[in-house]
Amino acid sequence: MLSMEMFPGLTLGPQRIGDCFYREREAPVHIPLFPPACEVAAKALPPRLLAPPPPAPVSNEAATTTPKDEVKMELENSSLWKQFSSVGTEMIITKKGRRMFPGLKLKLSGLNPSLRYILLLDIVPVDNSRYRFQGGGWQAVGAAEARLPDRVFIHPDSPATGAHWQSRTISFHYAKLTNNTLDTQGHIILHSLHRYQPRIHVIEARDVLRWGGGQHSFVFPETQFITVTAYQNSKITELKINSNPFAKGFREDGMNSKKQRDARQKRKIAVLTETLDIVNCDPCDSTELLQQPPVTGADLQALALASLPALPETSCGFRPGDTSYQDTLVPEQSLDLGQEFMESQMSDISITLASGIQELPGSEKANSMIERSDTITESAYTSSFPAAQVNSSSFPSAPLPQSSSSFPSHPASDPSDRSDPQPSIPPINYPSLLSSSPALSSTSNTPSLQQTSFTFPTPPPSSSTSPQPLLSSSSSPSSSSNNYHTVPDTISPHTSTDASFHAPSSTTCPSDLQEQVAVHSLLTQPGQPLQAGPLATDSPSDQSSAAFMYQNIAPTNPCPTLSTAQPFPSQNQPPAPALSCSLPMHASSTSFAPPSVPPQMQSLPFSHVSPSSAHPALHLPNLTHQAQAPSLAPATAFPPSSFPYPPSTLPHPPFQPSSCLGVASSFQQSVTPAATLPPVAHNPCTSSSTPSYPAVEIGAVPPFNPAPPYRPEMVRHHPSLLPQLDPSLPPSAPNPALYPAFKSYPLRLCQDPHPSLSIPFRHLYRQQHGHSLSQGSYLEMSTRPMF
DNA sequence: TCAGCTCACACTTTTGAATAGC
DNA sequence: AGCTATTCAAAAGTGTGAGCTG
Repeated sequence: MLSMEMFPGLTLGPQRIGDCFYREREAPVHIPLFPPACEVAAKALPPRLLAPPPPAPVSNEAATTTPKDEVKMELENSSLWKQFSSVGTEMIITKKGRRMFPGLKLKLSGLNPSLRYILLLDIVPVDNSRYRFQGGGWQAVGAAEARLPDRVFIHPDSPATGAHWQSRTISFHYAKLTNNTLDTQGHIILHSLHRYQPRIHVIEARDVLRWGGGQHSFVFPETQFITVTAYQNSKITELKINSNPFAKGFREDGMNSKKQRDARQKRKIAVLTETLDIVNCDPCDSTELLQQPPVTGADLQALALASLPALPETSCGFRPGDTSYQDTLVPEQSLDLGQEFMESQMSDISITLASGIQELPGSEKANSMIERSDTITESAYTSSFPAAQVNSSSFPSAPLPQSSSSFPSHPASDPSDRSDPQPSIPPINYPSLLSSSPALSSTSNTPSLQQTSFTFPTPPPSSSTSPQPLLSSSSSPSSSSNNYHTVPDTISPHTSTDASFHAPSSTTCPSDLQEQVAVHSLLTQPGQPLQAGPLATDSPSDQSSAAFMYQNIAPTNPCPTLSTAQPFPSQNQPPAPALSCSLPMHASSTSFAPPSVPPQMQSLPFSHVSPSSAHPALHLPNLTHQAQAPSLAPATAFPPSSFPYPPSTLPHPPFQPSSCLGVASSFQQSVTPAATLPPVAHNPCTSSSTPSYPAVEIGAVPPFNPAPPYRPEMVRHHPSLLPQLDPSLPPSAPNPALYPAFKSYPLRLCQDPHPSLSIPFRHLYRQQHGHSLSQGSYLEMSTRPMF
């Protein structure tokens, strides 16, 4: 896990402000969580300043290639996401940071159980537009604001073994979003009223310390959202309230519901009136009032309920047409009835909740809370948002292709998901990403696309099994367990064969710096706005919940300088669709013949991304694919989505092959024109988690337009660390002007989005102190491997 | 004037410490 | 003395709505 422990040196800095809280809890004995090299890496110069390491021999790596090639990711709460996306997902962002809801709950498979991996989350703009909620929908109203430094959220469990990641649901719910450009908490900084696409990156821990290590990146089109400071769409609000446990109070039966609030308001008014009366009354009367027994909450509630009918506010109606609301207005139903009353009034949600809880496996208790909410929403959605809304969803109604290849391991299908009639769901608004899905054949279909061999400058052949070159696609037959061989000798120091995590030797530091940067570069892609165009696909139906996986996305940033050198075309133009230098230039440019995005793609509406379609997660074997995406996937008709595609009046930036050393490698070979790509394979087993929307690896789909030099930051959660991580960075609050569009930014490590929680330390602390994990957000402490 | 943002508010959930019981 | 279960308080997460800002 990345944590303060990972960066011992940093912990000693006087600037550390926020870590005191954790330090107290830290285990007395230092438990190396990560190679000291990370610290160095964290302090590393901005990636753009680093020169790409010399390419390493690939031979050994190829031989040691593990099932990594077949890494698959599944969005467990896909149906929930799709419900939101069908309406047009909105995410609140605040200065202090706001969690995402729904959260990203993922299931990983295909990892080498003995190897350690780091999971990263970054959020990249989908396009270059700013949105406004008009006429019940989102409309692009102008150019996006200047890009902010991308930050990457590192899952608190990172690094953990493949067995660890595969044994539980992976949640990124601790990640927080903020619109504070000066944020020092390490939250992901986003612009309000912009559309974003979360991405998840799976990187071998050792890869972080290596240059050009392979990794897998996944994109779930249905997780696209528009950032807001206040909800614009009442449907979204309704969904959030019904789905998020923390908003339970705002439900009709909650104490913070409209009627309750109205009642409170009335009480306040009444109190004020009484006070005035008291003041005006004679002493005797006031005395009586003062002697009255204190009013209990129950009494107040009962009073409030009793008074509701008479309240004019009630008519204003939280939901005028809601019958349930009418029922609740019955004066006799005071809150004293509490449980009974609520049960009677409870919608399917409560029922679902109960059942969901029961169904929760003991091992899943850690995530019960979140999962529960998801479950609730999923099942409740139907009732709350019947066919009408569902139909309105942008999910394509076309039958979901089952990309079983991508997710063979999910036999059981979730009832809720099954209930989630993909077909019935209207085409979602997901723009380009989804649209591309058709082109994105399942890994099985387009193995080559899945993971084109990436001839990055690879690190010197390490003893460990090298992931590179990633030749195999997820569909590769090698996925058999047999492939998971634990070779202690070959495993890098960072990779533990067992759950225990051994601190890597500091000797790796020298190279680590660059390698750390490489990780950053991985994330660099994120910086680039996702453009629907490249991803456009023919059949939206195929895309919906599939994860688009692109491996080896950002192995390194070979040509940092170039990135900066490339001026952003124009403010109006989308962030450089061209492959940025930060991209694996190695693979790049030379192989990219068509610099420009196909016209049809450029015009691809955001809505085109159809979550409804069974759209496997986009699996991008590597960034190079993305670059090619434009040529690969013809932007075709996508079902209308709730996210209106921005009037792509913006000229599509011409594709700019990076001048950096591009190692086209096998990329071209692997890349198949979208037209020729086999249909996206859908996961036959619409498992409970991602049932209806089987994740599909989309090897060749380049959902994101490679923006130039823009690189994401990896930020550590501890604010105090940030300054140290990159002194070269402008104070935390870079003036927007300071961030020229798509300019490269220094690397930052973001560990815990929630400094106070200090997840990593919590684990240690609990382990040390024997505290039970009442509600492990992600994992069960009992089974969690120690690093 | 108004869209968008900030903040306080009330509620709920989560978390951790304290306490009681075995 | 050690462990487990329960209780309690504080912290944190939520949407709402008033007020502020440009």
